Amino acid sequence: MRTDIGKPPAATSGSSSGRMDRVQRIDLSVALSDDANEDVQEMATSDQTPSSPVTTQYLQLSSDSGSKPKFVESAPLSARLMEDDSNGLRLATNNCHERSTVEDGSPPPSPERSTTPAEPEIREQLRRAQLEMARMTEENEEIKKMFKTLSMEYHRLHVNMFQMLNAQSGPAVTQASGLSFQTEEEYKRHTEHDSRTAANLFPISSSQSQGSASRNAISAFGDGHISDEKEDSRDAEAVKVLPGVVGKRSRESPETQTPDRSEMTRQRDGAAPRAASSPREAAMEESGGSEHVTESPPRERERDESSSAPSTGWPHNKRMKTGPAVHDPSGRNARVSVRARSDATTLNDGCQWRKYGQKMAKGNPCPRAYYRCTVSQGCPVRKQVQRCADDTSILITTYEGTHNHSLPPAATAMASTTSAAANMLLSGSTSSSEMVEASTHAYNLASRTAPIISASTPFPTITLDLTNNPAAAQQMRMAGANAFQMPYSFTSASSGLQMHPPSMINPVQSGGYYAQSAAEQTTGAFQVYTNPAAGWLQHQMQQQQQQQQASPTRSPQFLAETVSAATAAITSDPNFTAALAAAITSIISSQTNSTMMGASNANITEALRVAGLPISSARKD
DNA sequence: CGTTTTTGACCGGCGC
DNA sequence: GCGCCGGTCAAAAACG
Ligand SMILES: [Zn+2]
Repeated sequence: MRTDIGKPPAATSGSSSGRMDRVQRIDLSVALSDDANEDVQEMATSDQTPSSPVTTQYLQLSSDSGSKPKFVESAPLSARLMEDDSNGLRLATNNCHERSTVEDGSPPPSPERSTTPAEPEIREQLRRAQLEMARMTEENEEIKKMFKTLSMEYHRLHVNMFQMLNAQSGPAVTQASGLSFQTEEEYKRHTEHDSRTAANLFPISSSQSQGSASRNAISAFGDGHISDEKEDSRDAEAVKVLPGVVGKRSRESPETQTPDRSEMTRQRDGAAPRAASSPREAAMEESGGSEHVTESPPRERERDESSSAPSTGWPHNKRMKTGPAVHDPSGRNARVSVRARSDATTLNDGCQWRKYGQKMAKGNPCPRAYYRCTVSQGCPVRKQVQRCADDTSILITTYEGTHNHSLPPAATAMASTTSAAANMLLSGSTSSSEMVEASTHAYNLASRTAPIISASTPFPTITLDLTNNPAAAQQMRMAGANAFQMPYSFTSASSGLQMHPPSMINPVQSGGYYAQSAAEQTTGAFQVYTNPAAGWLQHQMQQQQQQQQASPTRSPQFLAETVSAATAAITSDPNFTAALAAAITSIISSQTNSTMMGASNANITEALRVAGLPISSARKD
């Protein structure tokens, strides 16, 4: 049976066959609407919590400044600068040290009025030029300042982060080293990546497809997605109606069912709390693993021969589990799972996948499908897809590993998102024990209900929840849950959180993360509800949020969360530097070409971007 | 004809 | 050691 899974097996028609995934363009332009902008500001103000050691920074674009700041150092600005855009770049940092130094070296030349009344015209021009120049200079200074501030902040954040981590986990050694290591590698990789992304970004502008606004959002996901849905729709509908049941459609022999059934028959809770698996060590390789990946003989492996050591294709993918305590080079330790609503059999993340297995999961009527990335032959990345038992409309996709190749633009969003999440998790989780405890605690709060996958998760797992969905979310939900319709929240049990000033986070959050982290519990699993990739976000947001139209209040929180999330991500993201640079650059650029997106969007976008959440790259081939 | 999907068989870790 | 289990393989079928 093709997929009794909750979804429409849709038989092979259309969607099932592989390629649907193709690249889709992602559009970020959508991002947030204007209100968002407001929110941001609000948030910024409110957030400023001096008390927290952590500093958060927001990049903000405001229209007040009028001219665009150029990053030019001392270059003489040509007078021609027009104020193309109305966005100014403003940076708010809460609590940094007293100021970032401002040394700019060049004193802002105040606009001096020329005294030569000679030729009025010339004089006028001159005067104007001077004024502009002055202005520019000022701006430049400001920017410089800002930059500096940012840099400092960044530094500080890093430091803080480490401290915290250390404190948390006593022996920070590994971690530190690990991190730095990652940083470098990642840095390199990302640098390219980023630039690439940025490039894609700009061009996007709003144009893109002619689709309606809503469409744009969707595009993020990829048209494919849509199409998929459509295709599946027929089946999907049926399924929806009777999630559990599902007639066996399409081919497939009757017997098949039998075996499966037997397997699944008993779902036992599968709880199997493995108290302490603390595979944390492996942490570092996770991301690093990507590189190692190198790859070897991908395919040919006879299981016979290798028998004992299935090294083969992917470098020992075996699990690390408690046993060997080895970190396996494959980088299979961390997992990132994404929950999203989707009718499609699998969500379209822009990558190409080949299904290599399907199994009935224990506590779930829906089978779990295993996919492997086929973009590159040796790519170690795998993902497993399963529908949530409670709510069949939710698709849980778990990614594992890092791509060893460049990704199509459409896929970058997801990939980087997951990778960022993984990094975060790893870096944070290093201090296993405490984390575990915390999570455990939370667990109670969170309660469960969610059968979700793996009650027994041997690996550290991060869950990004893109559903605003109540049901599942509820379980993990956040205490205060003001019910803001945030489709996602990003909390990380790991490092990030702690850094947030309570005020900023507000009750909701704090409760939130605990709970969440708890949810997956078991070992070191964390749940993060979050928003990942922009494309994604948008897609989801729109899809879901749209209907619920926001309440006025949501914004602040919404943003706060977003930002905090971003912050968290940033903190833990080794590539932050690169990202930061990219972000700044992009901001500036965007201003230069006002073509980009609205300021409001930009903020968030950037924030996310910085955080390592790729916003999306749009583009098409 | 090359890919991808389907699926029962296998494997290795665990708990009992 | 046995059975349960999550994962994987790989032969065969289905697609395009
Ligand atoms: Zn790949």
